[in-house]
Amino acid sequence: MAQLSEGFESVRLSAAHADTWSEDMQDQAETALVALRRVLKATASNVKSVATKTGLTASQLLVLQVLRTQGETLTGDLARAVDLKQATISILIDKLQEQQLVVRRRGETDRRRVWVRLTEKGLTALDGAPDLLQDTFRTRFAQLAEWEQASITAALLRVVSLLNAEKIEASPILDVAGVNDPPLGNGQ
Amino acid sequence: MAQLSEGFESVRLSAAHADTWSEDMQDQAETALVALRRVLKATASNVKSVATKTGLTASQLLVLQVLRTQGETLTGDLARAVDLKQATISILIDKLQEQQLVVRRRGETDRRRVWVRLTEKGLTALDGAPDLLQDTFRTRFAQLAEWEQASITAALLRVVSLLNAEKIEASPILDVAGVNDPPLGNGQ
DNA sequence: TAAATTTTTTTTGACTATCTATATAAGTGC
DNA sequence: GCACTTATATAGATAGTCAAAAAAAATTTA
Repeated sequence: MAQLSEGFESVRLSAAHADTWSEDMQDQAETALVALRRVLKATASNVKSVATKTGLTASQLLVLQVLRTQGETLTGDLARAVDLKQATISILIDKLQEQQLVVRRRGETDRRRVWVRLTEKGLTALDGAPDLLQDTFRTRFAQLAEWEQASITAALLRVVSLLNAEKIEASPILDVAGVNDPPLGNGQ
Repeated sequence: MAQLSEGFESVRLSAAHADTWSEDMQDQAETALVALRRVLKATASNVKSVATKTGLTASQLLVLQVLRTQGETLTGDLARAVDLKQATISILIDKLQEQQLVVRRRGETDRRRVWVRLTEKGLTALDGAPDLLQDTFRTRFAQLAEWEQASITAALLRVVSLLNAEKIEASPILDVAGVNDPPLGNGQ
């Protein structure tokens, strides 16, 4: 999939202009955008490398990660969580099921619904796919002075608020849990 | 494509845990990762919306943006810049050329090489694809106090250095220009 | 209860992006 | 000229995605 996830290509090469622009008010914004751009690049290439390393595609990996975080999940909620259509998820789950990384289970009270959950094999596959980027980030972040951690966190949150404007506010991955039926356990 | 370009899915829902974890050293890192995650989500969905808005795919848009930034570029350098194989770029350029958004031109001293550049139509297509995310970012960033701009920029640069570790350091988009032949003008 | 409607998932068919491997063409060194 | 390398293009295969339709079950309405 690999959708590329770039969004800041049109940033001017502020580094090249730095000497002439140094005092320009806009310079700061451009520098920030270039930095953002690099963050994006780093994460995108990280996703790619983890994906090829595990033999999974990025979407598949994404779905597995959501399942690990949320436990058993409805296919529809999965689709929302990773921003794909249900048709796509359905096929994607087929593939994952063929590899026995997940299992489907029909809902009992409502037999239209289909719950998906990780298998042991799926869990180990995920463990075998350490997210290097995330790990290095955590490791290095932990080594910073506390005030710097705080300042970076604050800045990132600020950036989120700058970006979010009208858009987004969906961010379903972080708040899908507990939508309808008991998501964990064997209930419903 | 959709390649989704996420990289931080496995982040725990630190918001949900915040009350119990508040003093935990790791909490800060998790919060930072969640924030990063949201930045990624925002930019990814932005790319998608801009792409569908213009009828171009994300990769195509990306290539056009690189061309706008760098001027005439070799197909191989394009491939490196957007992290696709040459074969893929070749086909991608075919499509863009069909729509008359770019033109190919054979190198004159080295006739193996193929230069690609934006047409007028390509340029207007790009102008018609305003990057809302980037614009809102710039606008809102500009409204911040100067000290805050500085602190955000510094934090972002710090994040880049945290992420970059061994990896990356390629970041070709920002330094491909002027590799071999005169990239601009009609030289060689 | 029967019929119509809605919800949830799957299937189907088409299209596109991407990759690997191979081919073509042009340059370089001997 | 010959082997080798470099730059791009083509071919074939795989996979991801979507829209539309089908299927199955629940809900509403009459």
